[in-house]
Amino acid sequence: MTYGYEAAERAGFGLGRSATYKGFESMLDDMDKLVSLCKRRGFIFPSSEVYGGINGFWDYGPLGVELKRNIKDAWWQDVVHGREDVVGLDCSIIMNPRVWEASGHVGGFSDPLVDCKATKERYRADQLYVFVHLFPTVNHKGEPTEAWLVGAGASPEDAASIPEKKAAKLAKKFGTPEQPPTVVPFLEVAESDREKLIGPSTDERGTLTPPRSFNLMFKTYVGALEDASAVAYLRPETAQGIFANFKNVVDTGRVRIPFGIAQIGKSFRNEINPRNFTFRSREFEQMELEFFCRGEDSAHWYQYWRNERFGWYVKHGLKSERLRLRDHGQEELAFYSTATADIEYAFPFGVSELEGIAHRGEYDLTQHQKFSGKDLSYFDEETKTRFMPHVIEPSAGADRATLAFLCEAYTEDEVGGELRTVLRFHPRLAPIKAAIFPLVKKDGMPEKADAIYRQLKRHLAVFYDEKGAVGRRYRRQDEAGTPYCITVDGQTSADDTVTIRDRDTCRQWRVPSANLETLLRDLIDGEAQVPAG
RNA sequence: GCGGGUGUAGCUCAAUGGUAGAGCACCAGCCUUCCAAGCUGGCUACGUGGGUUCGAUUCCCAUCACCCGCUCCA
Repeated sequence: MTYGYEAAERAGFGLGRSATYKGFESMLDDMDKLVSLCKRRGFIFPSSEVYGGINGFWDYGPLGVELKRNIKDAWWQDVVHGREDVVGLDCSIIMNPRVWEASGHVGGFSDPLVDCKATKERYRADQLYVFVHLFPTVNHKGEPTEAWLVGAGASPEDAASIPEKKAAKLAKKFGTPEQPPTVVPFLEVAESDREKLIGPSTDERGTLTPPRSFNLMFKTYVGALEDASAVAYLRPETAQGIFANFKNVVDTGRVRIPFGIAQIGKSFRNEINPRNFTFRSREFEQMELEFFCRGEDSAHWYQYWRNERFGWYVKHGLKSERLRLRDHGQEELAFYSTATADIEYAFPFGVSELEGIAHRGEYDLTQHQKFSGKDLSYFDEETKTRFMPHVIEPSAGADRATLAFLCEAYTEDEVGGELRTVLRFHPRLAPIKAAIFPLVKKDGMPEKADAIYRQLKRHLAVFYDEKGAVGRRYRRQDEAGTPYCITVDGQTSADDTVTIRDRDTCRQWRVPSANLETLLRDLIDGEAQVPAG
């Protein structure tokens, strides 16, 4: 099932009215303009660009770092500080390698793996054998009918039983082969013949993937000796650090189920194929929540977080039809999950995932209990019962969210016959909240503007500019996404009022300079509105 | 990973086998009383490494990076 914004609003996804940003339809149809703007204005640069860059890594410039930080802060405020049932955590990036054995991330690390697309079964490629049967019945080319049946096992003998059963069935239709089947190790099958293969768990052809090494973790060595015992990994997700600390957090006694543990931090995946600007990077930042609850309540909490998280993006400006909430089909689910929903955004390069909300059941804690030998079950003091909590995991990408908010904000319009590029960020996310200008560089205006700037700077991200014509300064702030511009003019010396200009409408009105901080806060929080007319 | 394309100033582009030019942007100054005005001056580039050549930004090879399509995303 897929929801757009209108449907979400009808369903009443708890979208706070005053805080909801009335956004605009993005005008971005390809990424080039955005990449160019990001470079020009200092949002995002290629990493180590002076050396030619490095594939899959990006740097955030002065404006970009503010934008991304605001997004992370908004997430932390709404998921941790603003709630009574979630606590934060900050784990190390490198952990005991056993963590990744328990989580399944190092399973088959050194062996290529083969997946069955139809049944989601996974095999070690070196333990698959192909039994090629030639039946007497000929096809239209006069060739014998073939069946390339795959069995799994440590040796051809171990692997034979399933293919034998299938071959016996086929023999009823096509006749009994005169020759015994030819047996070929899977890894020796030519690529062009793979389409013929019938996997051990299916009767369809071509469902087996090529052998793949899932070596997506960055490997390193702890200590000076680079031997096998010193191998460690950069975490490929922040989630496992939360599970590994579950007992610690519970034992501090400050939490009671249902509760969540949240973490924001860098993760690393050695992606085969980084693509689409910052969307798929090898180093990225995650905003993850693991929410622990009783199994019988887990369906409720899954629905709750699924809706809550969708509403979060809407609240911060992704209100267009480009935002989607999509439930995974049964065949699409990861092996550990009983339900998953993706929050997706229609980027210019395609509809892609911003966040996944997964019902992980008791898989993770059970795994870590098994591998660590420590009891990770939860004892409920009220009911005097002990049980393994179930986990709902909303897992968001900070860089992906940043990119989506950038895409959504990008707008071109016409002001006074001139083309204008403007980033219409939600004021809460805008890197700079307000810019302060003297109308002209004389008559004491710079001094007054500078005094206002210094006052506001103590609590808000503000910017001072006195260069060139004021119109140019407005446009420059439009491109940076600054929602408000404050201008000291000739009237200021008479009555101590200044003008404040709204980015989206270019509308201006006069306000007393003494109230600016309160006014800006109210405007950002949606407590005050830009006057009509 | 496969196929195709691109790589010249901060950005968008141009020209050229004899070391490059524009517009915008940026910086300084003058001017300027509300939406990229004007004047003067200034800074800044041939992705990297080889090869061919008297000489390469230009031709060839490799490499790196980015874009598009497929693939992949445990």
